[in-house]
Amino acid sequence: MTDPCLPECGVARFLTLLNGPWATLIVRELLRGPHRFTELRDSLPGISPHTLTNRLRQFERHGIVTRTTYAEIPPRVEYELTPLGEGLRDVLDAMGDWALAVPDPGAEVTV
Amino acid sequence: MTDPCLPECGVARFLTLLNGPWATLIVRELLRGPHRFTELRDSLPGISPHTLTNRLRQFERHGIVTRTTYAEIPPRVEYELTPLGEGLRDVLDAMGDWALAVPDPGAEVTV
DNA sequence: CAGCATCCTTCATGATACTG
DNA sequence: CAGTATCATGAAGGATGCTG
Repeated sequence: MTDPCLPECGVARFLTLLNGPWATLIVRELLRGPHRFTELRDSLPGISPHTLTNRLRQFERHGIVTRTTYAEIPPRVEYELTPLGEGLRDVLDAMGDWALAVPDPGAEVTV
Repeated sequence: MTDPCLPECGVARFLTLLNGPWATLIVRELLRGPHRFTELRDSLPGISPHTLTNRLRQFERHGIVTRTTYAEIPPRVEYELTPLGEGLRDVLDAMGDWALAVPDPGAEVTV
């Protein structure tokens, strides 16, 4: 894709920052509060540390998430949404509301 | 990704149905009204007919879009959102609202 | 605990050419 | 006009193993 971002299209910007299947799910988990790396990994069944790291780094770069390191033994790192990241709650809520109207994938209508 | 869909997670369902960079942008265009194939292609700079076809077919299968063929010469086909697809307007609006708060990617804060 | 390094797979997409 | 067919690419993701 060369440049799908039509000038006045905020949707495209959202898609650029929350790309990939996991991005939005990570944000969803962080909306419940700050998480340590392992907590996030355990809350997202199937995600690999590789992917989790990549997504979190991208979120940091985009100012959606803050990363706080505590110099302890064992080391502790906490990820937390910035105010900007918190603003995603409305979007995620809208997704959830919409999904309620979606018929179950396997459900067939009895004609 | 094996199964990112946590049981009560409508967000995951949304992501499954609107996957890929183009999906949401196509819906965004259809929210403006019914479109012919060529109209959609021209409204989405950079999209290939291959991709456009694939996305539209998937939307059809998921009940988000209807495809209507008119037996004319030259042939005419119109794509239109179903009520379910129309329901995505709220989600897209939320994305757009959020994006307004995102600092411009290249913009540096003058300290 | 919180990652990083490396290699490999999958999938949406792109490019190009062709048809009813 | 509205696609389909074929081949190729690139980025997200997965698997495994290792480190400060």
